[in-house]
Amino acid sequence: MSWNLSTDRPIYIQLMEHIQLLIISGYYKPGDKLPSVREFAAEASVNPNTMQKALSELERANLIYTNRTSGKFITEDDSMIAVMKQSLAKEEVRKFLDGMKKLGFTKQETLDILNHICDDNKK
Amino acid sequence: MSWNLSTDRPIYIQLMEHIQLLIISGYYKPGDKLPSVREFAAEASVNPNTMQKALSELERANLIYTNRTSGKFITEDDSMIAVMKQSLAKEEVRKFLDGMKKLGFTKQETLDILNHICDDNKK
Amino acid sequence: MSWNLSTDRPIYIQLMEHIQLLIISGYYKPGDKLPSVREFAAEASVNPNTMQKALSELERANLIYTNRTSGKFITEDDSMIAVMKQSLAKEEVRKFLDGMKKLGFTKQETLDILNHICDDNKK
Amino acid sequence: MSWNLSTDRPIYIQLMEHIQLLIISGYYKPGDKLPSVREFAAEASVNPNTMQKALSELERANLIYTNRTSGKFITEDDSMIAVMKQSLAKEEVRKFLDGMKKLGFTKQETLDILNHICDDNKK
DNA sequence: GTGGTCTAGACCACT
DNA sequence: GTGGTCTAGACCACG
Repeated sequence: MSWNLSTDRPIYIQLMEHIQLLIISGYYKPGDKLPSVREFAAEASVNPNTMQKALSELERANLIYTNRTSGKFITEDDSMIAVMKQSLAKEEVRKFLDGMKKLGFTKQETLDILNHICDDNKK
Repeated sequence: MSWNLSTDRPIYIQLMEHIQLLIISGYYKPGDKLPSVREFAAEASVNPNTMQKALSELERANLIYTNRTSGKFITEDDSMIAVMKQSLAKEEVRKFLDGMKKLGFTKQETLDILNHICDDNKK
Repeated sequence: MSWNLSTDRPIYIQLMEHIQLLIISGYYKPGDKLPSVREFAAEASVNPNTMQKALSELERANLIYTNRTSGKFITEDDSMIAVMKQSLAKEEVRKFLDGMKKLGFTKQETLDILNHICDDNKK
Repeated sequence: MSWNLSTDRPIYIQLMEHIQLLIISGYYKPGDKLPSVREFAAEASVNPNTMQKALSELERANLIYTNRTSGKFITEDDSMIAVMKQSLAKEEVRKFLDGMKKLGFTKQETLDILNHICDDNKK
């Protein structure tokens, strides 16, 4: 699990995004305990306060919850996770179609290209 | 036409990318004359030297050519442009599939989502 | 009957207030016998000495009296209790009006709001 | 303007509440510029980071907004402020009625007491 | 050991 | 000068 933090955007944002991915992709399952803030921070080579801020934001988004004395956990509400996953996927698609449009491809052409690629892989 | 230059990457790279888009998307057609370096630089609020560097790079890639007396022109070899377009599209697709994979979607699922969206739009 | 003691103020003060409430609200009636200090302390999960101090204070305020052989009793002078009740109510009102004033409400406006609420409840 | 911070609750929460009061009571009007974070922090004898956290929370609640280079301002949406004022007033009323109920007063009795007080003041 | 809060001091980008 | 972010290091409450 590499964190790949770049300096040109707030680190806590990048931490959030990275942990979101870990949750959404299923690396952490609903109800799982997260590493402690300090551990997590050490793992990402980041100050505990920064990690704390990232996790607070995720808590505000209801992706994780805190049991004050025993740690932080992934939400057990998997619909919450599904919603977030959909939302991120939508954003990914939007960016993609936008990029292709700038290149001069219509939605249909973009779709054809993608279908073509997948057909190739099947062979 | 907004240039939207950010400070966190070399300016001339961003200029290149932007002009590439203008060519590939058809804003500039094969054989079209480009604005003068000075003009172009002014338009992008950029030092002429920087613009010059960007255009030189594009020339090295055979996307534009210089006629010493009359200025710079888009290549007339549209296959050159098509190749570049394919290459950028491929990159765009790669990034997209990669992003979706990180979210936990298989290629097939990603394809289904995209097809679904396009079906929606047809309605 | 939960005691809800917090650690940030002297325990015996909190005990006093709580017992005052029990008396004033009529949970204990004039002349009622109180539980023994030991019992009372156990009930509140508190050191008997602390409870003893609380009860002594209440005795000084003439809310309870001690019959050396048979225990502690609520005062039979219900005017005493009424006075205390008035005094606490006054404090409650003062705090309320003060809070509303800080929010920018005049006394009249505060009164209107309260009347309005009670009218709602009657419906 | 005294800040009266106590140590038994998070300072940033108390700062929030205090500034809320300044806004709701009309000390700061919609559109007013707030002191800079550092100034405000000095005024409250608090670390700038702590003040920053308090102000961030108020921004999240849409009571203030930030103009990155020129400072922080009270929202111009006075309905936002009105909503907050109602909400705080409601809480104040709830606490008051609750306290009076614990003292053994019914809502009607509480109301009568309050009306009585105001009549006194009119004399 | 857990999370939460606070301070002190620094650096950055923007204008 | 503005706000925003980050680090280092500390203390607290809870169990």
